[in-house]
Amino acid sequence: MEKFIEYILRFGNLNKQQIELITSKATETELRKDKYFVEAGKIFSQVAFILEGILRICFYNNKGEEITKYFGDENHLFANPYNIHEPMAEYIQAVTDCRLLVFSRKDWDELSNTIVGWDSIVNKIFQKALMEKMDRRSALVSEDATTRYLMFLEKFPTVANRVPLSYIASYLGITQSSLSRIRKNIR
Amino acid sequence: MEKFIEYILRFGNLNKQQIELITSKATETELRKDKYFVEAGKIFSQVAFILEGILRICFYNNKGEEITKYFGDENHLFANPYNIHEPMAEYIQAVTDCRLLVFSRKDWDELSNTIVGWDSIVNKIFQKALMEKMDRRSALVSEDATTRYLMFLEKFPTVANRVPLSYIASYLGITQSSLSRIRKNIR
DNA sequence: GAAATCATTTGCCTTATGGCAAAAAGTGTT
DNA sequence: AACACTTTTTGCCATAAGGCAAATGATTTC
Repeated sequence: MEKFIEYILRFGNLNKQQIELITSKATETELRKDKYFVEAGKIFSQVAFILEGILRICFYNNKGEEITKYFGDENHLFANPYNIHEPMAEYIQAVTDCRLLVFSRKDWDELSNTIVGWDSIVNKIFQKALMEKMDRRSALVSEDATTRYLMFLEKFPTVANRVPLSYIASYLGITQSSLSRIRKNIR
Repeated sequence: MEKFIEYILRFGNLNKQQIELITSKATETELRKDKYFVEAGKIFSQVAFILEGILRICFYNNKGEEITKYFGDENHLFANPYNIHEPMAEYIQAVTDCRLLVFSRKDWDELSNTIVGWDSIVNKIFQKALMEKMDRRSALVSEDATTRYLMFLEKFPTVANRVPLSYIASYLGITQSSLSRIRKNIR
């Protein structure tokens, strides 16, 4: 829990009272490996912070292939900041056992109405995360598969050995066997 | 200018007075083809709305190749919502002659302090744009070059015939000659 | 701890895309 | 219209990555 507060405070200041309010709204839950936190077609209105474990966002393309869009590991915030009322097009799945800090939409909105500056903090967090994801993705496009994998390793050092190959391969836009060969060549 | 107001109003309501205030802060400028709106290494603190023309965001990778990260055409808002004080890592360049509506950072912040709900509107706009870009990029990764080009055409129908081939190729992560061949095969 | 299940590696061959350079087409200038 | 200049197309060949299937290795289940 302190992890979460620490994270939040990197984006703005809060007093003790405010921190207590936030803490009181959070519920800690477990999510077992392979379980979905959110499923496509359903509404995703909660907000979750990963205390431990790895989540991924994935979807199916028109050939029915499962594509991993992004990984999130410890100390990352997952939410659907706008489009709250639209069903998700993607799945959010635990790729390892996870411990999550979850806020209901109602509580989250209450924080927004009670704590001055909360919205600004939250917006900064989401904006920053999105920018980063965007940058990663763009950088991947112009490189060959080996370089893409190396870049992935740099960005997600903790993820590489904890998730199935196929997830990483689809994230990088290569086949599982290609990735296996690339891994071998790297060492 | 009405274009801009119309665009803004899609994300929230504003009264006449507020609209007038916004309008009074905007400066219309021209940017000739190939000119940079922002250069890497400099601070980008303004906010620009494209009334006419096409901009692109591009950067150089470690091989010195120029990569187009994104295109923006008419009715799109360009800004650097956070990281206002950090120098840009990218260039923003006019790929056709452009007419832009520009706000200084000072005026933009003033709007934020004067108009209740302005921040919320602006955040929605940026968030939505970033999500969309992210989705495009992710979708591109798992497809072959031809499909990527077709997806590009769907997303940026107005861009395809107005910008150099090399820009599109680097956006798609393929070489110019490959793109040329792909185009031939499509018709 | 053997069987069953699932994930990864590997082999063989095909195919898409890249690299390089020349030709062709397009654009602007005088 | 002729020139220079830029952008796009094309040819030829090299190579990275894909497709498929079998083999190996790892994990779970009874």
